[in-house]
Amino acid sequence: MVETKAAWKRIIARALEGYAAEKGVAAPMPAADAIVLERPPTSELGDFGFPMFPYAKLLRSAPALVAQAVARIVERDPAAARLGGAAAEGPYLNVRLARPAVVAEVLARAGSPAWGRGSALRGKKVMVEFSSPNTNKPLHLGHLRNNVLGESLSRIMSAAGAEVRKIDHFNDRGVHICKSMLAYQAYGEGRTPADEGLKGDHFVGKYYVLFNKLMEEDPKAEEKAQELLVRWEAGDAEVRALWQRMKDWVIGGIKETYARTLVSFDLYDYESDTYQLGVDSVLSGLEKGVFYRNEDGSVWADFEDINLDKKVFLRKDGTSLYITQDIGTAIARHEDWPYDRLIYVVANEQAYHFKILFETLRRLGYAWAADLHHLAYGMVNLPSGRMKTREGTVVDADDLIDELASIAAKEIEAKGREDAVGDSRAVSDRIALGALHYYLLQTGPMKDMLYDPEQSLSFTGDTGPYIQYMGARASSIIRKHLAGEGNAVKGDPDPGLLASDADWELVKQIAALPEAVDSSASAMEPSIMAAYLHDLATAFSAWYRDNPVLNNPDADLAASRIELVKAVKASFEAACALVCVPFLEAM
RNA sequence: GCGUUCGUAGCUCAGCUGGAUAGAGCGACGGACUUCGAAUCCGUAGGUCGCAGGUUCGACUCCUGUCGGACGCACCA
Repeated sequence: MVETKAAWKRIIARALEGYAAEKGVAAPMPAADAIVLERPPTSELGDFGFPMFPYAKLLRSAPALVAQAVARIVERDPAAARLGGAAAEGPYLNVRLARPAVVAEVLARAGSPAWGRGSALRGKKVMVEFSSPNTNKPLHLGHLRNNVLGESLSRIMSAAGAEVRKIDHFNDRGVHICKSMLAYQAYGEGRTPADEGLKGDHFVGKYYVLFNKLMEEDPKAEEKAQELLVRWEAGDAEVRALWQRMKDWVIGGIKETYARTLVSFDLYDYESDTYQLGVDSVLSGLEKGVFYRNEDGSVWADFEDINLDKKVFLRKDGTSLYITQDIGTAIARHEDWPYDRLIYVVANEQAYHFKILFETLRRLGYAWAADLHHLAYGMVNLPSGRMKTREGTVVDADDLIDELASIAAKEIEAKGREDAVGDSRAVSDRIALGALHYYLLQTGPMKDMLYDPEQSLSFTGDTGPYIQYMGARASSIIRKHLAGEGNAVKGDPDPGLLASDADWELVKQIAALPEAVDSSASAMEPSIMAAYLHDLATAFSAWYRDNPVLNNPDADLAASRIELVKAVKASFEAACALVCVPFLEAM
């Protein structure tokens, strides 16, 4: 379809030049790739159209007249005749494609294993950092948005041809980590997650919350946490051992959640290993005049020229800060694996931090600073207000998925689908993930979003389960056909038979997949894939309502439609994978 | 004060590089299961796209201003 569109642009460009020659207009006509192509409001008008407004002035002629002239010239173009036909419609030139050829091509492509791949990022190396949790508590709803954005974006970019490396950066040091350690020392009595029957991350998270109790009982608790941090930094063996043990518990638990939610990484790194990186870069930047030293010894940079404030890069005692570490890791990562782009999936409240970070790297002379990108995403709000750990309104990731899965299980039971579904528990889990991920990716990342538990638990409407249901219906038809049911087994498929408007609409929707992948990857917007899936699902549901497949009296037509359903299924599978919505054969 | 960002139907959100009547879902109302699975489908009602200017043949889309909301501007991460 991409090639077809490009071919039509060339045809239109040629026709415009032809018309210019006829009229004796000397002004240069636009090049083929500058021709604007758009989709008509209704498909009756054509498969795509070209507005003639931009060329009217150049040609000193009314848009409608240009359209008529171009239509006349295109009619004599043999390349155009092969691809379909064009007609003037007011100021627009609308194209109708030659259907049989396109149908045959789309069905063939959708049948190949490479279906669903784009080309926008071919040859690019993209690094994506996401999730990056603290190692003192389990993941919450906000992480789920982060994770699905990062994972989905990685998959989409990979599908668009990029080589993608996914990185998780554990924030495993700092005073907040020491707080959970201190509370564990006070109340833990040496127990392990297994003793309490808890996942490791929930276990440690419990003690992090208990630190509040400790503060009430011990007014020096905050101070003690600081002292613990000092001992940690000094490498105190006892402190390090406890730290390592609790950290392993948390990371073990978090990795379970990753596995359950289809998230994976190519590389894990740890703040405890990297937090001193960047000090040397700052010191050498100091010599180059990128930074300056204050009287007290601290190192600063001034960003007033870009309307930002001054910023500290090294404390007066020479130790590093968050920003210092990020400078170091960005440089180290680029040395290790020279990327064309590094995307940080981090909440939008960090936007200021990343502006400073990128600007600093630019000033340090790294040309690749221009390839760094902060994919900011908004807050997940609850109807009752912003979620905060301290207020206890936080939605735990594991609990949420459990709850969704149990609703799905009840739904399966209520519909009497246990036998048809097979492993009811596994399917419930996959429906839960479909519901959650689709919900989170539907909205563009920048917006704060409202998470309405009731709505996300409802499986009707424009939801993940709706997408999964349509995929399951397509699967069901194919399954029955393979089992020997219906008229199609006796017929021979012929793409030429798929000539109705309904068939055509569905074929076009299938064909749009690679373009959706490319634009989703280029815009770094997984929501484009979610929208594609919704369009595919509604197109398919409208189609199969009116077009019997298995019990079609015409055997050849039935066989041809089976091919179309296969292409639909392949498109669902490919697109669902990109938005982390599990594809289901039955539900 | 400065910076980022959002403001589209009662609610939650789409709207691709500006282009032909602004779209979904939920909710409301009315229909469709002896028909390949009704977690579905069809129809009706509902919007001066926050407001005011500007650019353009054409603006929900770009620019300026303004109002309203969110977030940020630590020797915390």
